[in-house]
Amino acid sequence: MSISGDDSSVTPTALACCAPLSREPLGRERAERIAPLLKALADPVRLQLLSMVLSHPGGEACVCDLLPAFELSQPTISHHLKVLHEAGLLERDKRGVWVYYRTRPEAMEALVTLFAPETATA
Amino acid sequence: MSISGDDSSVTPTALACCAPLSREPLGRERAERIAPLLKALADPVRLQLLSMVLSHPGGEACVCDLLPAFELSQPTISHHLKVLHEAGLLERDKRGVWVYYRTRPEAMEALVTLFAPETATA
DNA sequence: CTCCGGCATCGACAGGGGTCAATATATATC
DNA sequence: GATATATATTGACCCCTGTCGATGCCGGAG
Repeated sequence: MSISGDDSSVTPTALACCAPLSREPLGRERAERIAPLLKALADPVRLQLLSMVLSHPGGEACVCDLLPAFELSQPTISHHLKVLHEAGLLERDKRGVWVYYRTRPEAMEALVTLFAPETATA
Repeated sequence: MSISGDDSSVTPTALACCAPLSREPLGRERAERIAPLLKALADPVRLQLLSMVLSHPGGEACVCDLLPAFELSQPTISHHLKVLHEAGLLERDKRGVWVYYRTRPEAMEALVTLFAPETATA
């Protein structure tokens, strides 16, 4: 809250965050493009999956790395990975028998900039 | 396996973003606490609503301000606002006949830090 | 007190989502 | 080819969600 401490001079947007959200009302089209990204992440298992892929050595992980961390069936994990993939958040890379997943920087950046304090260059 | 094949100096986590996600695998409990926040935002209408509240003068807006922007019924908008409210993203403030909504800084910060490059002050 | 207007709640409907067991596909090994 | 392993797909289940019309609640005006 007391980030810069200038409470007296009126915070214009009530928060120094989320420039794309607080600068001006989000348009319908843009909202409809971004919502699916959030929807894909709006599940505990998928949040963990993305985090596991991100934090895994090399920034990638195969399903066999991810499966043991959950008490869920293999098809269920496969389903969640598919959701993340179709949302554009994960890339698939089949190497031999294994399938490696890696985050897509563009999609991650879309999320980051959504909640970023400032667009910097703007 | 190209794990140790860091050809260049290289980003250790493949991205300089989302420290809470890329530093270490997200725990189940934490994932289950954050997912509802994302779930509340994972809808185009609610994304727009939050953005409209954030960008509205004074950082707050009453339902009467928000309604005309959508071609949805008043109960539907009321429902979406309730979802955002129950997720902890919006505060309600009834003044006279009107109800004003305002973002909850804590919840917004939770989202910002999720995708922030560094936890910094945490 | 009565009436009107802003907003919430209710009940119902159609569609979507998470999960599983069963099965399919593909790759490597023998 | 036959077999074993790693993922993906299918089909079914139940619960959750976005939407609406109808109604209820509450504060202000006459």
